[in-house]
Amino acid sequence: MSDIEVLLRMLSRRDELTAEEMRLLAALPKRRRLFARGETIIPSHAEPTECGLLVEGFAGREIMVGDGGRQLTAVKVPGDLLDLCTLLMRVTDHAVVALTSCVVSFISHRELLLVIEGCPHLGRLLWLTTTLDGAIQRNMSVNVGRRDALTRMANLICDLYHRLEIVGLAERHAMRIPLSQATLGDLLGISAVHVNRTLQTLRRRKVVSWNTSGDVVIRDYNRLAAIAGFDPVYLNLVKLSR
Amino acid sequence: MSDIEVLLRMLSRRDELTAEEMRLLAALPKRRRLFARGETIIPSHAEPTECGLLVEGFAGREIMVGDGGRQLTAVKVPGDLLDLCTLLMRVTDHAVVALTSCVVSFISHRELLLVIEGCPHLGRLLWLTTTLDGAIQRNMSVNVGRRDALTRMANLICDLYHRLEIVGLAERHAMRIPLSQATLGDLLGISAVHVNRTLQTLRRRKVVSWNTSGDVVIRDYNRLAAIAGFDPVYLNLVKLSR
DNA sequence: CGTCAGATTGATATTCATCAAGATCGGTGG
DNA sequence: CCACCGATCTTGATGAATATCAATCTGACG
Repeated sequence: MSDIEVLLRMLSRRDELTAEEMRLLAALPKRRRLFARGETIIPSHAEPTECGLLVEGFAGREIMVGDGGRQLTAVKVPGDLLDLCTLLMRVTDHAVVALTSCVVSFISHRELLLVIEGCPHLGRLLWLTTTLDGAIQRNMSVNVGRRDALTRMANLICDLYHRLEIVGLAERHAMRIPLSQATLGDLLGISAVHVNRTLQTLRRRKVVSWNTSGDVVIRDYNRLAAIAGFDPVYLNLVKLSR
Repeated sequence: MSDIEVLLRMLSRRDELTAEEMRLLAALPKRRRLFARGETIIPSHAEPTECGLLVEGFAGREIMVGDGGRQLTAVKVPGDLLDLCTLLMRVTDHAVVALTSCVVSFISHRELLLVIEGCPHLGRLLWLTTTLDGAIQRNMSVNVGRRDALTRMANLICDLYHRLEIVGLAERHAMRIPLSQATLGDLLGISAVHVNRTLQTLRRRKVVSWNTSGDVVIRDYNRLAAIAGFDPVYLNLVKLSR
């Protein structure tokens, strides 16, 4: 898939894009780079001059907590802009790390701002992605807040399924999530051991199958969504009129 | 304090505002309304046509979780826009409720969009508030994710102190936070009983005093920030050049 | 075949929720 | 003025969810 293809899919699911707008986005100069799993894509407390579009792989927002542990506050999937916030906030408050090997396309802030100036509707669309990012983050907060491990896990699976489906990386309730159980623990705020036991429960109940190599199949979506208390409104899958 | 005064303070702490921009914001027609504690300011799954500016009081984003419990994913203080996200996302994914009695000024989306069209820099500034909101949300996620109750509480106190200070509602380490312990529990994802015990620990260690009527004094900021592992970068208190 | 990362399992420790019973306090009506 | 009331804060006791530690198992890969 081309660099821009995933972005266009992600955006056009939320709003109509004109041919001209697609052209403008496609014409943006991009610097493509590969990251190995574990590498830092964007460091914390930095002042980037470009923003990254995740093209392949999974990345995560990482904030270190006091005692050496880390908390991942978000998973990023292909089509997500990794640090659009730096376009407006000078200093990053978190790092973005590669959770699997990743392909990232960088677009300079300057170029991006020029395009927005020439096409305010694109600006609004990018603003919308910031809003969406906030909504996804909120869902994450709820998730780690007051729910038990099983609910958290179910919610994460629902969230990823819908987001991957948008960019064509999930279909018929199947997808690949090649994250280790330790990484899942960092995402859900639970220990790796408990992730393991939680997955076993989901398997035992025949709701989800998730093998060691990361192939995930949702065997009973309705039950999964019920366990998760999942409400997809936050994903804003209803198109906005212009 | 006038309706717009708190908003101007909040914004001008992050970027320069010209006299013209201030005039535009002040000239926006507003519909002022009072809410009693516990009332819903913006319902969930609604399609608002205006956005609320919190002028006085504390509000919270509320998402209900399965078993009747609620999770507050954010506290809003005077100067905060309560639901700017609805300007771009049609349907609200959460409710906003009054945690104390609140004064809210509503501004219609239409008027707001007109102003932005005429003054792109104001649009960027509002976009920045969306970004900022995301950063505050992220800090919240970290907070409820993997930290113990004491750390969560310390973090919330630091967060509120800085945000209240910006709008002139905190100074010399003193502020009023008239939230019940049950409400604090909903914010931190812990039970009300545990909130009580946590506050006692902070009092016993002479880090914070917090009496029943909501007067809070940070007696040892450095120790509090150390307990919290607090890093204020996310509040973006460094002004952006234009 | 050896190695290594990750998954799995069992045993124990900790944190926090829950339940239940006072204590405190501001307000309210007699 | 006083008795009462409801809401909130406080305290103690018990139990459940999850962390932590340690050991073993598995599969990929050189």
